[in-house]
Amino acid sequence: MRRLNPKQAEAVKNIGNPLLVLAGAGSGKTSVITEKIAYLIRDCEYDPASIYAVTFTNKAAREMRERIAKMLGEELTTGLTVSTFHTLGLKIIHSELKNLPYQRGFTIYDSEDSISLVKEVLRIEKVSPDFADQFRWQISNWKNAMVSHDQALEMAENDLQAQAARIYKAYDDYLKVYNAVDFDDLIVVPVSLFKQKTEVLERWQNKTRYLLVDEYQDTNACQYTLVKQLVGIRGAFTVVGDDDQSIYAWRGAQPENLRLLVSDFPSLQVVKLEQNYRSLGRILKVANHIIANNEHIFDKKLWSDKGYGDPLKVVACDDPDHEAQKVVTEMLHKKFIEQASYNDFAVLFRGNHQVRTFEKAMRAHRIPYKVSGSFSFFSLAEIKDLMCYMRLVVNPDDDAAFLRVINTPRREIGAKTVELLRDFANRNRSSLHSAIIDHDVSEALPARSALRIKEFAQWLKDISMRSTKERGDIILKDIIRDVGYESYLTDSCKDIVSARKRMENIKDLIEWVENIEGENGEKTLEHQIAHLSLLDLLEKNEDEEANDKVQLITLHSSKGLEFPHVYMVGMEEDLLPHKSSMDEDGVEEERRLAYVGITRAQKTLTMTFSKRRRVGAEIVERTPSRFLLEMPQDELEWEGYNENKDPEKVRERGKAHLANLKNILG
DNA sequence: ACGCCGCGTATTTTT
DNA sequence: TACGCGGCGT
Repeated sequence: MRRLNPKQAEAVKNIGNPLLVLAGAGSGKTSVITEKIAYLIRDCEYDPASIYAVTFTNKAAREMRERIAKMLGEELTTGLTVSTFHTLGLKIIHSELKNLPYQRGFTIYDSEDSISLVKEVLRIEKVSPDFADQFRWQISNWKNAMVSHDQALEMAENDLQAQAARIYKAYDDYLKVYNAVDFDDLIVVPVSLFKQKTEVLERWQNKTRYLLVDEYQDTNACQYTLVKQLVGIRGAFTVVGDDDQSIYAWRGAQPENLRLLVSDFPSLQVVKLEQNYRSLGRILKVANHIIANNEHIFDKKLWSDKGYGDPLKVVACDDPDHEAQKVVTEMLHKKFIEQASYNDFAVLFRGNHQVRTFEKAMRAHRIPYKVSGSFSFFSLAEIKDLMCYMRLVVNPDDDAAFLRVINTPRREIGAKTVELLRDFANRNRSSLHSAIIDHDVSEALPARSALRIKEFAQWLKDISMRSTKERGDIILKDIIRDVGYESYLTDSCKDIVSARKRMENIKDLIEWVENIEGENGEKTLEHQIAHLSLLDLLEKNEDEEANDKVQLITLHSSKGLEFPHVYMVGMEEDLLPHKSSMDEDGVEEERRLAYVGITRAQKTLTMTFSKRRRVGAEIVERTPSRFLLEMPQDELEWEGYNENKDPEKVRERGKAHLANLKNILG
């Protein structure tokens, strides 16, 4: 507690009111949350099991839990909940299963599964699958905004919207048939349960003596409702957030939840954390300056007692290759001068496609680099296959899983057979598996196919039965053996090396399954698979510390990170701010994105842009980002750009180019 | 069942 | 330029 500054200490000790902590970038918000939890348990003698701390990512939850465990020791933290919103939702659903229309072993559909389900609905409704992504997006929006099927239908203003509403309902009906929930449902289902059953809500309210929410500006309407429900009128909670770092409105986050807090809880107190422990003064000055162009609910100004630092560099380049070249040479120079290591550097960009150019340049100079966020363990084909097998064993009605594995490894069940089976199941309004088990499938299929299908269904039924008693990792090993997955790998992989690699991945998966434990130490597959679906097995060998690498990362995923030396690249109009977010609200979010980027830097910040860039097929002249021109020019050092930097002029030039382009294209 | 070709399209990402 | 997807041919 002694390490906290007065504001932080105030935020920790204030437990009598609903509390909003406005935590600027680098102001030590994680310390506040962890110290507060420790304070509640150690000094106020709260039962750890009555404290709930909610984050958005597994990583944040993990780090928080570790820090608290270090502070208090294992005994004092048993029962404490530090989890993501979704894991908390899952926990509620699990323990209230008897009040819900789901069976044990229900499946959690990830975004890919959701898309395929939407496609399936479209197929049945005879709508072109081209719009599956848009329908999926719309459904997700409706769920996050808590719009019911009926409301969606009522609100529809044209045929397309009405159609979307019907697909929304059909989609949810199918989820029920498959005994499955999607990611959004993990929040939606508890919220609607709490709405319907007051006694259940009260039970949870009594359990929840204190609630803490991290990254509050990223909550959507549904998540905020869950928060309100859990804290009830007692309002024993702390939310921590920063409206200036709200960069996820495009996926449903509602930064206005900050404002709503004031009206929903009149006794709300606000503590601002404005002292920044990360960056040198000049960087903060530029950051403050640029974000001041946005509308604000609460004013906030970061300050630091560290030194002032060098002017920020702005480098104009000819094209992206030149840009990458510039960054690389500048970086190597700096590394030498400052005796820095590679992991002191990060390159931040707006869109993933920008990364290629930089990868190329890094490789050419033999600079070790890491592209973060690009690798997902769950996207590996072999992991997906086995995940689907496990899902299917636990929940045979999971058609998405069924379809994935029915012919993997090959069982001579081809597309035609599957097609017939799907139609048959549709006619019976049942899942694929129950169509085979509960109905006479041989009337719809040729004898040979029917036999194959029945064999598979029978195997599935048997192993399903065993899975309720047996440990999950044993079931998984049995699956691998029964279906002959290993020989399938060695047969289907070109070389033995990649087959081995895949087997290694599978071993890792088995290990993960072994290590997941249910509430009472249960290790049934049913519990393990549910948690596994929400886990991020992103960084497989996290503590394998051969990690001196330059980070190449998007602005979005850089949030929460910090680096001594930061390069923000592609600082051009139409890229940052991105051209598809040019309506007024959109530009504000883009500005916050720039703000997030700037505030990642501890010591130096270099910003680059290309004067020319290929967009689609055409090579387009580019102008520097308006954000560069909004910055206090005294703090910047421009290189390679002598044109007029008056914002009006630059914007005009941009428009002229655009008009020119339109002329050329006719 | 599989592979090839041509077409259309092109932010950001977590659970 | 690149990738993903649907259609078509083997």
